[in-house]
Amino acid sequence: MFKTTAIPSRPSFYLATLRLFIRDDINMTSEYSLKACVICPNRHHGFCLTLLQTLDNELEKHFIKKLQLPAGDFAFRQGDSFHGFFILKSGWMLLSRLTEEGKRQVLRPILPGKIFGLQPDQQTPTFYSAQAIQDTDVCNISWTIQLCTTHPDLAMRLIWASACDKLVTEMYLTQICQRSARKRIAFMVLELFRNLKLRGLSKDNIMPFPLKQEDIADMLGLTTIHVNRTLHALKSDGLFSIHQRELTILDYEGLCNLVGSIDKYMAYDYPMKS
Amino acid sequence: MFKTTAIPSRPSFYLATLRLFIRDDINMTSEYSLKACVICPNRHHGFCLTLLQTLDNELEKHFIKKLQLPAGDFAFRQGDSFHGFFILKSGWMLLSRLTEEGKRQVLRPILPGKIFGLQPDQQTPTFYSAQAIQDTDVCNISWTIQLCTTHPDLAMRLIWASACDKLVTEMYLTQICQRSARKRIAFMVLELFRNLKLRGLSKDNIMPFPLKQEDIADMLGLTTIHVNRTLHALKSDGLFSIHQRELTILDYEGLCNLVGSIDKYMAYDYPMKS
DNA sequence: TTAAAAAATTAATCTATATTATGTTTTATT
DNA sequence: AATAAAACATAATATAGATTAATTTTTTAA
Repeated sequence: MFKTTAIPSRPSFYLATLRLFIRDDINMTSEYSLKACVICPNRHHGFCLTLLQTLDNELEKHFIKKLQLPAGDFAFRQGDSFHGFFILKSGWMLLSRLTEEGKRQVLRPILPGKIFGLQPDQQTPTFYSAQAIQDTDVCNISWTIQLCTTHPDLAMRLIWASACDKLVTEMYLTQICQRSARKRIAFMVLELFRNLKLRGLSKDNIMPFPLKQEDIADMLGLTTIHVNRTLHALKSDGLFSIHQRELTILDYEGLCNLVGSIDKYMAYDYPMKS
Repeated sequence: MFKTTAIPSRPSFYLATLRLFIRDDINMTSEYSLKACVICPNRHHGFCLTLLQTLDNELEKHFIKKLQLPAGDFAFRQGDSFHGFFILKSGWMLLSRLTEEGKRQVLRPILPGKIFGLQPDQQTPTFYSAQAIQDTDVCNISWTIQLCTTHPDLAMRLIWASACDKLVTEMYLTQICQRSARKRIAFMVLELFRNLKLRGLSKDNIMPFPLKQEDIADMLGLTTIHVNRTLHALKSDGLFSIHQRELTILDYEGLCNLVGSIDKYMAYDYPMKS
């Protein structure tokens, strides 16, 4: 059975059921339904921005479902099949894949407002799992070919959102191939910080940081032990501190120097002008 | 100035001009124009398949341009701005990014039939360069939001193609984070072999292999020296041999054992059923 | 046809990170 | 409050792959 409160450090995959907690109340009337997007904190960015601009009752009523996932639960598991995609409304999720050797590769954390799990059809099994590492709210979009015709703006935005995600992966790939543990971690912290700031989810130099050391290790191609050592070193050097799942940046300059000039690519959600 | 025949091992980026060799003859009449796709060897796979199915004169006349790039030339360089995307018709290209430290990260090789360089607008600069490592034929597609409405199948296919590319990157990321040089190279060889076979570009166990050892190193996060050593070991173990830019697989079983079960994800162009 | 440049090869040494092992602290459960 | 389980921390040792430094072979240009 699933654990719903504790997050298992090594998610077991024997149970591939898709457990979605559907909040029926939100879909009761179309007035209220529309309101959900109109008051959503993610409405200013990325796909959600375009969604809000082109939103109509029909779309929200039939193609958008709201779900709640408690920490530790999976939106889907590696190998599951479904159609469409998800948008994270609030909380953090982790995309990861279990390898045959039983190791876990964390592909990336998902922050509020981001799309994940895009599947083209009902047959194709997913390559990775999506697990909530906090209590989360999730929107499920049933994307159909029909929507390309009726909402071309959304289609364009989806194409672009997918390209942006690829870009992040390519950035991390580059960091992992070419840089030391110290620089990889510094990059990750700055990259997350910038994207949280963009969404108003960090105050001053403090950001939520629910990642375990093991998550960081599995994400950056390091061992937990080396992450621990390196985090300790970075803290000793006064670059940042971590307390109770919150990270405080103490030396932003220093972090930037470690990472190198942070170009516009880092906030990978930059607007699409068409 | 560009070198047009030799491939510079460290591409210089001071010249960011987009030099495209437009073959005017192909676009002279719409009959001939249509024929280009109808007789293209890539028409059976991926985006090109859908393109052929939904092709009309208007589309091919105004939105598709054919280009030729000699070995060593760039389709575009890191930082260039343009709109739309490319499809490689024949030859090999390499997507790579120069880092601030002057190192090169090869993101992936592009095989015939694959999409690359998708850009959402005229303003966004590209994250990486695309360089021909053989003489190539390239198609340039001017993708517009209008095409989403008129050709929704193409839009869906574009969304899916983008997702497939992301998947490949994620697979390589996983390999790089978790496996030895030996296994990384074995994976790369099998992955390329499978995709070439899919397109009928390998005969029996022989495949074209224009990658330099330096390319492999920059792609898999290794040094040229270590790639050389590891290639030597793999050849000594009778797994494959390389002669004159051709790779012969001598022990397919052995290669698969190194890489582990090769699931369907490996041929990342799998059909989209909608 | 030769000179020059690029690519491939080999060897010796070094180091960042992995492994193995164990202990401590925090968080969750009863 | 007691117990169990995660998560975090520290130290000693081992190693895959990096670095440095040549040399040889192949390819390209003149």
